Amino acid sequence: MPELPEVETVRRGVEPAVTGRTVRAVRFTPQGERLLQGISPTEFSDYLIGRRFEALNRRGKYLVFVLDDGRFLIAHLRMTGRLEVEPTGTEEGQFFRAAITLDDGNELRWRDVRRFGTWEVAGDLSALLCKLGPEPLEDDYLPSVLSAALTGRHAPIKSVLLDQRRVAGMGNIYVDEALHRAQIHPRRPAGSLSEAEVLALHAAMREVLQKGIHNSGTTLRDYVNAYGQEGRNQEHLNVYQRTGLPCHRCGTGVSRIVVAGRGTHFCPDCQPAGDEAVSH
DNA sequence: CGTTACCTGAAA
DNA sequence: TTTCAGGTAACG
Repeated sequence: MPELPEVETVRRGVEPAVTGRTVRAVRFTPQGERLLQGISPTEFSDYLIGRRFEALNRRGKYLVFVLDDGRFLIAHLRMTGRLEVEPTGTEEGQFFRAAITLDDGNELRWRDVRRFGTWEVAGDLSALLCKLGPEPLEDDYLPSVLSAALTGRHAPIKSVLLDQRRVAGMGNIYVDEALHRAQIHPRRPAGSLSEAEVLALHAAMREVLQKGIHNSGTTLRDYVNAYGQEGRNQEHLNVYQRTGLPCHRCGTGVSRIVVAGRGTHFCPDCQPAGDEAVSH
């Protein structure tokens, strides 16, 4: 569900609610226990109670809570996770899995229909950092960084952009949107992009991500921000989940194919398949 | 590399 | 009933 813009929107909402707050209690529903990685619910609670949150950062699609002992709580929403700030004692609602009660009468509540989400405690971020590529919105993410990630690769450009080790934070929505904006067919071999196309793609990636954040994320079904509000970016999508509808650029019907095992939306006119892409 | 598994619910 | 879903790890 959440990609970089959604996770960043959640982070911005949750950060002021947790910074400086101390954990009073932790609880899991039976179904919620599976979100813990490598630690039992009891161990987790014993560890976290009494800890203070010092900051909330984001790396790729991960939320990184900085704790007052220098350790980190690393959370990932996967497909259907939600993280919301709500007053203790209010209705927990459907798909509630876990809560972290704070010392100000609020708690962090985790809801997750499909239960793919994860929580993990780490002493350092090395394991996380080594599986993630650069942040595409950082100032030092230059076109040359993208270019280096693409050169020599025969894999479809879409597969490379979805690979979190190449660039962190892009997912199915924003990859399709960026490729449409840059007018590049999703099956083009990554290494076949011209210098001009790499430049266009670099700009397009940053533009669609920034626009996503500006619109507080894309809500297709489950995603909401820290206070339960839906995003608005779904009103601004150009190809994603618009199969058969007219391309906002040229009016041609949007096509849907499968690339990297994911539903893929593109405009056959604006994003022509090169010879390489046609032949598998 | 692409495919499958992990889960559950909504929509076709 | 079948298909599809914003992600990622494990598999061949």
